[in-house]
Amino acid sequence: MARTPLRSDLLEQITARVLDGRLAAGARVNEVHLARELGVSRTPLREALIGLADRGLLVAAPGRGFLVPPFDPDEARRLYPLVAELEALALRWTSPLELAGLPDALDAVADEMTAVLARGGDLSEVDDRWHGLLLSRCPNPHLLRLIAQTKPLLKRYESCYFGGAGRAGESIGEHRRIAAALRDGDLDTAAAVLVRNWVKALAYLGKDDDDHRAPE
Amino acid sequence: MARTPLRSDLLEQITARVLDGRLAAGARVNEVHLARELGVSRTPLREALIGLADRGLLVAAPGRGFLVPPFDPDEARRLYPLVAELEALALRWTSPLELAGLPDALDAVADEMTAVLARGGDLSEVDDRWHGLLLSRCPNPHLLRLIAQTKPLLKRYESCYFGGAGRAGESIGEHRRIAAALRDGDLDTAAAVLVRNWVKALAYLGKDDDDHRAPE
DNA sequence: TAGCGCTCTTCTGTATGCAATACTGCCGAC
DNA sequence: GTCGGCAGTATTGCATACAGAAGAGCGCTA
Repeated sequence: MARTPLRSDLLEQITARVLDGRLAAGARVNEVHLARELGVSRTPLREALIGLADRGLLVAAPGRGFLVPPFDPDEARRLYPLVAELEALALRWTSPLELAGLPDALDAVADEMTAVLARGGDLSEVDDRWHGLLLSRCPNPHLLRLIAQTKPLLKRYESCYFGGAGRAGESIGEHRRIAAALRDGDLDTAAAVLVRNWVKALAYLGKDDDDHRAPE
Repeated sequence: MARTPLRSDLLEQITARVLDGRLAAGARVNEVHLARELGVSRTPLREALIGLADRGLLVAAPGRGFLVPPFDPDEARRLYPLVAELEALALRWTSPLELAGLPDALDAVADEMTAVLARGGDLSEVDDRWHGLLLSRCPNPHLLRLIAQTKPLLKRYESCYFGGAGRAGESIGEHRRIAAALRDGDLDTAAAVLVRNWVKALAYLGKDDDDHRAPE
């Protein structure tokens, strides 16, 4: 037996397919085809699909299986503030002592972001690492779980955000300001900038609203 | 085919068993026995178990199946503020106009609570209805989903809370104050009392900490 | 020609089967 | 007496099989 259940791998793989559009928004998921394509049986595949439906990345339609929810600007408008508040909460619940040890590492990741941006790479992964590091000392595992489960939903809408290089540079600056605030022990400012970072990201989203409808 | 999948029913039934202790804290879940007991096959049962593991009400131990997480005072201390903040957030995101229509209905449910308390019944269900009603106008379905998924975790610790009749009466009073604040359009007070309501509930939890270790 | 119903196919939801791992109890060695 | 190894059982994780519902295509009727 594998020590990592198949359903976990599948969950990641299917998440990736939803995010990059290989599973198109609004489309139904064909379990037999997908299972064959992934080289597994329907059982662990369905287990993964159910997990994704619990997180909201898929919708379960009784008798009709699972389908990828269509893009909905309203949903994005609600997800960004939600993640913003959740992360701010996690930040406020982290001990200042723990936070004091983070800024250097955070800035190191921010340097990476600058480098990646310069060579036109994909910022998403580095950005994730930065936020993951920021919240890594939060003592509330349930809150972290909620954040981890919600972020993929947001990622569906994120692609076009990181497309705008101007906003990306601005965002990196905000990241550095958060680290600076933590250095000063100014948790309120850090949390405020964090929330603003997410909300601004949302503001940049509306412009090219149709880009992510045909990502492939 | 049933239009309501078996896994949904099973999820509720198993949740009930975890909450009332028929599935004891710390114990492993035997899929064959449980499936036989519930009169279903292992497939939909496992689907339900996976859903519960996603919500944190069970833990998946690779190769060893699922087990009911042991009670942990720290977990309770973190769950109550979490639900408090989530509900407060949902309240703040509900339009004041919508909220203005709620107080009468809320007080009606509070009356029920008083009645149930008087005859020594179970307040938990009525309390759920009250909170459900309070958040029913929140336009953020994802936030509501997170709340719905988190509350059962808290319910495991809640049994002894509602045991204290004194605190129960106090709690009902707080519920009425929230409704009153909504009537005045004072959202901040409503949210603040709501948070305090949850936090106080937690404070009353520590006393008889071992009651729920042997609920049967 | 448009709408309705029927049939056939496709697919989901559930049940069962199988292989490999994890646990239990016992025996032997130190 | 206790610890380590071993055999047998129990149990999980995955694969396959089956029944019934949803959907597609066609012909029939008006």
